[in-house]
Amino acid sequence: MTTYKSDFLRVLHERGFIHQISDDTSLDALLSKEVVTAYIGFDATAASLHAGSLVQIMLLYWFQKTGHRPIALMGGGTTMVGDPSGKDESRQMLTVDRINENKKGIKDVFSKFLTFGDDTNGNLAIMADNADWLLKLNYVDFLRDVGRHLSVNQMLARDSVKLRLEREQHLSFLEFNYMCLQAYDFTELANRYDCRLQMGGSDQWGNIVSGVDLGRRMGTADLFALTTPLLTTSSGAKMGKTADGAIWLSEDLLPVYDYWQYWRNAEDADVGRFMRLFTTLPLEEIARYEALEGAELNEAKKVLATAATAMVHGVDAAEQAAETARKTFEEGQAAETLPSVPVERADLEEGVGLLSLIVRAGLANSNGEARRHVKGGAIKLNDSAISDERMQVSLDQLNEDGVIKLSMGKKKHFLITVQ
RNA sequence: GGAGGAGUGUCCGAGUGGUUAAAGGAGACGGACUGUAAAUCCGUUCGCUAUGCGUACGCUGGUUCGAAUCCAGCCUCCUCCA
Repeated sequence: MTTYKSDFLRVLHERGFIHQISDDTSLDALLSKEVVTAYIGFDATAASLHAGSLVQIMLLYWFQKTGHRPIALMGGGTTMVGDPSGKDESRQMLTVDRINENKKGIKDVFSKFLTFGDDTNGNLAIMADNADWLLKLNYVDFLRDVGRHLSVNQMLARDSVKLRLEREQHLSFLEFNYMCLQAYDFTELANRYDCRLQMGGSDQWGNIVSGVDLGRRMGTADLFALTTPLLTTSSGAKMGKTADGAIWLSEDLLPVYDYWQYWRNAEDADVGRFMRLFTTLPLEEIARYEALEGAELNEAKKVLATAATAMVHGVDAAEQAAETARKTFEEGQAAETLPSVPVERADLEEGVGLLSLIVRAGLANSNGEARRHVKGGAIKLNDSAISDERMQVSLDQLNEDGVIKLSMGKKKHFLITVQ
């Protein structure tokens, strides 16, 4: 089915959000008939969300934008258990305080994209937390009320389980139950908020469909599942992660300038796709940018970066980041809005070791690493390359603006400022 | 409870007594080329007050001139059987 009647599915389809839908004809009919409630679950394992969750956030954004009511579900309960599917060494248990703090940070991110409110009749977004019902579950009651509706036969057939069994890999009871809890979440939200649709990444399909099944057996209204394609960059890297860490959506964890740079450095082949997914630019405009070739695509990348940044940090901050980049890269200036590294005046009078300065700016984790960067010719002070690793940086290096521009490679620039 | 297997640097993975700070690969970072892209090529990839020193191959102890490599005990993980 490629022509949808509902605004929501049409937008999703046009912009490339859809991977699978459980029953798209009925869902489309429902969405064009009434205000629908849908949810997506997010774990509270970190103090913010990162770009890897952005597709899901945009899904909720469009859902509300097209007149429906989104629920952002915090995994307060499931986080207490710890999602084993990553299956590194068992994750350390997060404290309750920590989880609550994380939830606050995550809610801040959502407030940039969604309009929340207590009016349960309109389409104001709702923040829910599965800790509210999961933590007080009684095991035996749960088995009697919910467990009898869960079909092990069906769950064994889910890809996530089936693949493990076929390869004769270990699958713990805990992991198996994760699916059950998520299925239960869906029915709980259906009962509490008349939530009809659960969305998520394609890896969530099995879990979501389990919820749909459970709902049918427990007598809720028909439930629906919708998943997005698994997103990678054209060269196969996961979205939202770099060596320096995740691309956080919170300014406290990642400066706006760096966020802008992440999108500016997108690969050519990703520009159009990212514009459709991560900005709200009109499709015709995107098509025009996408048609650009060669170096001209850089213009499109700037548009992408500014538009995507504006979604999270606001238009003003995004344009400032764009301006900082323009000055730095196109004019070679030391824009005063670059990230700065404050140094005590007294220290500079004595002279500060170049290596320790590099470490202080966060460009290296140790003096040895900083030394290697200098040896490799990566470090510049006020745009002139430095080869002496024992160099002392002092007040003499201040430029006419009273700062020292410290650069590593072509892209990383800092201002050393005097305090 | 029984049998078998495994634990190595950011990750994967080789190494089964001595130039081993540990092959190879991936990733990452830097350089060249470009367009702040991709691809390609080159370099780097434990720490330090550095021709040296300190740490490091699950943990603890032992054998040895010398151990990631041998021995003992322990811990953790996995597979199969009961």
